[in-house]
Amino acid sequence: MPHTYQYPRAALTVDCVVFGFDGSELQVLLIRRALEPFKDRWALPGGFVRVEETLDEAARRELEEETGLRDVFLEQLYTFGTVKRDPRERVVSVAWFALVKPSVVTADTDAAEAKWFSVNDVPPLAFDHASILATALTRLRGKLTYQPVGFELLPPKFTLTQLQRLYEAVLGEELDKRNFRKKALSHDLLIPLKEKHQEGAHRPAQLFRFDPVKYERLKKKGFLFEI
Amino acid sequence: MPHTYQYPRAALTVDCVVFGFDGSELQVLLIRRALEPFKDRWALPGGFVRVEETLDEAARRELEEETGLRDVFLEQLYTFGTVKRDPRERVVSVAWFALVKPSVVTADTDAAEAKWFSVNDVPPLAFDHASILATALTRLRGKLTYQPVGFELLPPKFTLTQLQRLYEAVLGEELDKRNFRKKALSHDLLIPLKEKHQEGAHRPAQLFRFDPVKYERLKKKGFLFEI
DNA sequence: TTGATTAGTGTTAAATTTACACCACAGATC
DNA sequence: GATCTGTGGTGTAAATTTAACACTAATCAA
Repeated sequence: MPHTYQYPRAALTVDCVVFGFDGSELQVLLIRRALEPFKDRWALPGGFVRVEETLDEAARRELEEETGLRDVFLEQLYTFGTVKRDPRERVVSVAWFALVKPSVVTADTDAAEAKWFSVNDVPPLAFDHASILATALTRLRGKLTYQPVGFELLPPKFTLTQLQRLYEAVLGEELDKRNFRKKALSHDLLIPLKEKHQEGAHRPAQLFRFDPVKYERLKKKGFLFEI
Repeated sequence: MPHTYQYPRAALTVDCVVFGFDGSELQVLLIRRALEPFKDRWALPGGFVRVEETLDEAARRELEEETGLRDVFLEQLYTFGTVKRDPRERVVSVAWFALVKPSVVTADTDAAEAKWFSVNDVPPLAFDHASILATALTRLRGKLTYQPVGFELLPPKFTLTQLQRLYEAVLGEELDKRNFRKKALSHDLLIPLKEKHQEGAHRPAQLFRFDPVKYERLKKKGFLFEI
């Protein structure tokens, strides 16, 4: 059923930059395009916005359709609107960035043509997706130092070393262990568990979870989580 | 000439939150709507994106058409896409925020139905523009503390007291004069002029301009300007 | 000359940040 | 069971940054 307007209209899409963390490197989830243009190239998951859904609904729907991921941390990134960014016609894309935990990382995604790449080693991307990814990386780095978004990338139970590795992977620099632990604990956001994490022939590590009440409160009212 | 598509498409608009500073209060530029919906209500300047122009071109064009302003500092803010935000049909709006200097503030704008309002005293706004304005204010406050965007709101020559008043107006809190001056000068971005600013029956104030070279360099590479 | 008003300036204490090295505990190996 | 290997876990001192605070200077008006 065709739809007619007085003036030409841009098509509206969403694209999602999905970050994950494998314990040592920051990763991004890409899908292989099945159709032209850029057939067989890797691209960010995304697609057209339907006229009866909001932008974040569109982002979540596309994410689930193309990667099986749902209930992820999602935040609007930037809207890309150069005229020729899609060779077919004028397409404006609202980009989002998502953070997912390892538990959900391994699920589902093998089925479709979706794959995790280290952000330090991404293949050539379709459209202007390299530029969207770069924007997302900058944003994530900025966010990390003043909001505790890092937890969105970790499993529910984690060690302080895992948390530090994550910060180091995102920021791209080494951090001092003692200072990091002092700061991480000073926010009164980490709850030590009774359990320990045993792995390898060495002292087991204390497991933590983050306090969901304080976490949500902070996430809302604009807070600081400086490392 | 009608345009036909296979699926319905949202209309795409831009809206601009234009901030100014009158020496004591932070102001926002609004226009009175001449047409339905929300006829005679105050609204953010903005309008439809043409299919052959980029988003920031659209924002600059609409800004000039509706307010006479050009060559302003403009930065993308957020894209608003709830389904019913426009009663007529689905409209997605890319919001921008602009900072303008006083020189340009008084020009032109009287002609159209455009008017400056203190951000502390805005009339009821059309559409979801109140929410867009709130988002812009939050962003401006955040930006101010780590980027020297304040200068975009000041005349080319300004006194340290004017700069401080601006920071106080935006942040909504009083700042210590000596500490403020120390920090402002420490960035090596302010150049003292030979001239002084004489106004009223008191000691004249040193005029400064900011160093455009350092300013541009900082503006690009993501810098800190903490107060 | 005095009063009113804004411009301009330094120091000290407190808080924060940075740099830095060793022992603890587990499994593996001999 | 002694020792080795590898990660977990801890405290202190110096340097830097931030915060608090009060008086003199210069101009015009009365």
